[in-house]
Amino acid sequence: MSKLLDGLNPQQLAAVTLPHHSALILAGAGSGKTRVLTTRIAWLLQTGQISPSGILAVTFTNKAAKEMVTRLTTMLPATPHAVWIGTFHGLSNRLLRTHHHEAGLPRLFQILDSADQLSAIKRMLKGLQANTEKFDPKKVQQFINQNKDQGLRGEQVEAWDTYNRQLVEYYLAYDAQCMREGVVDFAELLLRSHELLSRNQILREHYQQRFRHVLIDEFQDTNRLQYRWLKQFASADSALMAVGDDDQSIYGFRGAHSGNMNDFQRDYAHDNIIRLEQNYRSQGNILDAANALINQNPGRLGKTLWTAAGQGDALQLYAADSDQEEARFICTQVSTLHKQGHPLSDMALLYRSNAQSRVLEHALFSAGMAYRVYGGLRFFERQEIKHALAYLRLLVNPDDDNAFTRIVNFPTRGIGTRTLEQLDAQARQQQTSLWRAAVAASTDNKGLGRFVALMNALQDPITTLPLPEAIAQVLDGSGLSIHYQNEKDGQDRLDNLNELINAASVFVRDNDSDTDTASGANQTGVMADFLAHTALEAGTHQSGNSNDALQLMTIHAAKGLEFRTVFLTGLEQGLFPSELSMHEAKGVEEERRLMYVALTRAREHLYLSYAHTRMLHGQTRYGIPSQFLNEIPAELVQTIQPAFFGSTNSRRTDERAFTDAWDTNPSAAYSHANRRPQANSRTASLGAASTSASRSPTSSNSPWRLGMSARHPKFGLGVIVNLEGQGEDARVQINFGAGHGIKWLALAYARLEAVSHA
DNA sequence: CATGTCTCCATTTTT
DNA sequence: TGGAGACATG
Repeated sequence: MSKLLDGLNPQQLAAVTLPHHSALILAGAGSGKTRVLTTRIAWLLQTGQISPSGILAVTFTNKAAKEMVTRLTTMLPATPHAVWIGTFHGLSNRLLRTHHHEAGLPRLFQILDSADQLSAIKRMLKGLQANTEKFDPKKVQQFINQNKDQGLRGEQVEAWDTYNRQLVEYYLAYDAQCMREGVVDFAELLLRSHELLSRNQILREHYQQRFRHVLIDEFQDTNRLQYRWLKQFASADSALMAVGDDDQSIYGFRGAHSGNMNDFQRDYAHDNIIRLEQNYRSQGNILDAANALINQNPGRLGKTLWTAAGQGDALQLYAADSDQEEARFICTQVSTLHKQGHPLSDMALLYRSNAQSRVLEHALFSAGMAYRVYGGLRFFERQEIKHALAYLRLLVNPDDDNAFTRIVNFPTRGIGTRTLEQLDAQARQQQTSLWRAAVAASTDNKGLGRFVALMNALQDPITTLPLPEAIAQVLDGSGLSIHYQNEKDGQDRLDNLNELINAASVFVRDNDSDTDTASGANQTGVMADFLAHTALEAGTHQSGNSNDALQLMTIHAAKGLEFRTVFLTGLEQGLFPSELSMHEAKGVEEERRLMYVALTRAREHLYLSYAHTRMLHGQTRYGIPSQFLNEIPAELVQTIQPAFFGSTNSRRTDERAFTDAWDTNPSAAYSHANRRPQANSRTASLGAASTSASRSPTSSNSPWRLGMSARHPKFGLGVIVNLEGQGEDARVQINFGAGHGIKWLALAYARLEAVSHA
């Protein structure tokens, strides 16, 4: 047992061995948060304070949940199976499966992922002949989810105008449709479990007596419903441990309410707040920069990271002429570090928005550097997988109209839009599902008849064969396998379908002892559980080959990760902080937290860069450095002088190769990059090539040029981003940064002072 | 029904 | 710029 506590610092130790109290753990970046959480659980179990079934541990992501299980396994003699560890959604699913009857759900209810939900909403809107110009399906989806995340049912939503009243109507119609079809969306999983426990006293008391310890990870990311959900599981004498960091709250845009931390303090923790401020990740200068930056935010719970390690290197700042030049600089640095023995996989390029990856990829490809981009489709979201799953879903639950619509004519079997429109009308009229309507129409309609016969034939394997075999039968019987065999670029998809069978085998192996979660002992129950699993755990973003490759991702995606070296790119006002955030209340504060997250990803080396010109939305934009750069103390930063980065036009062949490879298959472009020899003799040209074409107000001899810096007596320093008109009418558009934004000024009146661009 | 053409649009994202 | 979705054509 002493071993368990070895090496914990005093604050960590205090948190791990806390008496039976509720507490708020303010866990800074890199402060050993997961370690505390898992050691706490192990401690409670080993000291016999609680039996495994008395513990509930909740996370946001499957990754975090798995990580906890893995670590617990190493700390304890045996994996305690009875501990409930999982995501909000996974645990809700488990609860609702167990009590589906009380929750008013069919035994084999299925889960809609976001894309499924959107198509369900589109169908609903179509059925009600909604004006989709006015009621954009995505907006309707947002409306529904936002309300569910607040814990509000359609009936409870207050709507003051006709537009919102209509949205509420759609919300109600959508929920009714989901119930008819026996499906629930992500938000519904939580809302319905919450309602189940809040209305059912017997169940609530059962769980409250059971869970004497409730632990929550990443508490700053919880929304209001999630907090209420948690409260349902805790009785007056349960101990809640909420672990989080208000400074790393970067998901406000999707409903996260970091104010939950303050509420938690009031509701449970009172004075039990433990700060984990010792950082085991980054060197001093990096932490000093992060601390100074985040100090600009008002209303923090407050925390200052420190390290026992040294100060380390200064932060490196690079001001590039253009986005391309920025990318080339990074390539050169990466290459240099790599040659010095720094693994590529321990370096990351971070950016604010996905679109920025393209220039970077371009340069990396040209340089023959191995890299990997996070983002994009995940395994269970791929088209062919979605098709296959739709067959399985429909076989398990014939009322799933989403699934029906997806596959009734895929692969094509001569069922046209007319037939489907008629079928839809039939189903609507008779208040039944498309499948039942199709069965009724199958004697008269040849196409539908064949489809119905096919599905009936597949019913048998589903109920009798083990999961992987059943899926194999469906892939063959449905014609999906043959379809992709005949498709010219179908091999990848075919491979994925085989991978699906594989995933099913793994699922069966991992779950065979797990009778607790099963929807039923029979094969159909196993299938239903597998389908729920595919929705709840869509798989990793394409990681592919695990070669040593440079990591590219958004800052959001980097949260929770760390790298020896981090390149933080595109630090321009309007890009980061993003233009849009600057119009939102507290928008810049969230961006600043994002910046804080970005800085604290780095262990040893942190490169910051921005570009004076950048191609954005097909236009060259002129930017000024991000305000965040000014918020980092200058003495921590070393400026790298631009020099000697290759000429722009010597790389046509490589760019061509990149584009070709990209066009055929982006992932092939990466592997191509992986295989490429480190070529590219870099012809050094003195002075970086300036790509910015100068433009001035038409046919005037005005001294003002695009990209020029100017000082205004009131607005301060800015950059000219646009010019128009001439003579008396000449106007310039200037970006003055966060304080004053972008303004049009008449040259005849504005007292502008040119600032030389040293 | 598959494919080409046009138009519009443009943070961040897990479950 | 470049991708997605709507629409038209063979």
